Amino acid sequence: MRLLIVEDEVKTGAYLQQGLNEAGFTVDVATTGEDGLHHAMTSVYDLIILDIMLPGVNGFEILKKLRENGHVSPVIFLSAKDRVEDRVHGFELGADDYLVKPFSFSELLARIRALLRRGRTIEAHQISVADLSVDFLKRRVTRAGNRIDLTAKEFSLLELLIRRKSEVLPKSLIASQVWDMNFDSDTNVVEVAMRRLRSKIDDPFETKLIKTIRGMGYSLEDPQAS
Amino acid sequence: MRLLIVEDEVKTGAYLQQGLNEAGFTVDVATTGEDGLHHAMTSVYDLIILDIMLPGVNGFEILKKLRENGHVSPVIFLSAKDRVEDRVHGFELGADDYLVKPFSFSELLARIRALLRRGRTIEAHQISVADLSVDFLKRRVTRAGNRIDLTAKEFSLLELLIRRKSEVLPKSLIASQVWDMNFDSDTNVVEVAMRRLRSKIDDPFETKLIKTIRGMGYSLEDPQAS
DNA sequence: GCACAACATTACAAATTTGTAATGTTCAGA
DNA sequence: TCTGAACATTACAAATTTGTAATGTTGTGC
Repeated sequence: MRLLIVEDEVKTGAYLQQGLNEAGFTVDVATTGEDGLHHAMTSVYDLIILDIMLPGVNGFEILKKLRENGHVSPVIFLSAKDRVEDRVHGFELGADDYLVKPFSFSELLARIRALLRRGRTIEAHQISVADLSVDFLKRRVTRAGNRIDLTAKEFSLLELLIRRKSEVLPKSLIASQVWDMNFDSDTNVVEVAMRRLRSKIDDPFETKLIKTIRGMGYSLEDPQAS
Repeated sequence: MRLLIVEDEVKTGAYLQQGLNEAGFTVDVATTGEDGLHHAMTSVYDLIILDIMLPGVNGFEILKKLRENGHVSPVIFLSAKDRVEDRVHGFELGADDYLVKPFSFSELLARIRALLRRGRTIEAHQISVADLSVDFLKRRVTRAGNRIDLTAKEFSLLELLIRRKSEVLPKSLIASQVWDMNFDSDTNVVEVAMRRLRSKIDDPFETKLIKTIRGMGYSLEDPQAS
């Protein structure tokens, strides 16, 4: 689970990051509104924690921009502002929770878990690996924010890879799943299809997500992952 | 939207019921744990508000029983207990929010809306009309149990028709949605595409689902519908 | 460092999808 | 019932997708 924290007080940010890391989350921290917005727009997070008062773009504005651009990740506001109107305003913009500082870490954690738990019951029609994201409902693929058009075969190949991410998938399995044919080793459809997929989702980018495991198969994985 | 409130203080319950009614919700109120549990188990609510301290079965126990029986409606706890441990306990049982009394009605309303909003983003990934069924996740179409293969354009045309079933869609709208082009009346792509779609989903069957409304557009509808 | 297998890459051709255009049919109003 | 506009249908060709095959590259065991 990947979280983004946007918090200008470096100490608080580091404290939250450490605690959430220990709880098993992967956490990015941004210290300015601009930076936070940029992270949130270009990567995919399972949940975003926003301080409201920030230098530059404030938390409310970040959330507004995100929702306008179709980002649906749950958002928790953190704020010293404890007036009811502020909270209501936050919810109206599309927040999922609002915690008033000072708060207890265990309550934040409990609220994060509650939101992620509910998120998971929403059938996973969207799966992400690093900055690559596949939406099966819209049948849309993006990487680092860029929309990518895939053909039918390319899409089903990517679907197989991402639904079983970080597993090594033998070519015979890929052939049977994507082409439903009994793997007949004197064809190289799988290699060719892989090439075409790579040319779209990996070649134009710095980090490559599709790995070849010689003699074993292929695997889609986040090179960052622990 | 149907809500259930379980609250033993009659005054508080009535006050909440009235406010939520005015906000457009249908609200049932139960004043004991047993009664609340019974309601929650036998009816379907979009959201449940539980007081924790109740005569008989308390709020924690109600939630526990509900989740054990597979009920997934969002739950908000209301409580005078403001210790962090109580809140964390509530979330651990599967609550979605926890408000400490006294709270402001507008905040409760904002939190209710936040939870319901998220629930609604569970987009329907399967839509049916008569014996035709479209699964957007699997991208699979069946009619009368028979699987039907559609091309990309055919699928997006059908998607538009079925998502707006029983509406009459002008050709100009179809052109702009499926081809995103400004409708240029000296093309007949829409007619041709409609033909191709009909040849697959209507021609082989007795009842036709795609209607032509001369001069107006096309519409997908259940001929049985009231 | 050589040889061979495993994989990558490219080029090409078959198959499919998609749009255009020509022709046929139907329906509503004169 | 005649006529023209709206729609249906068919045929064709351009564009795209997909698989095959040939050639190039890389990595591992000897």
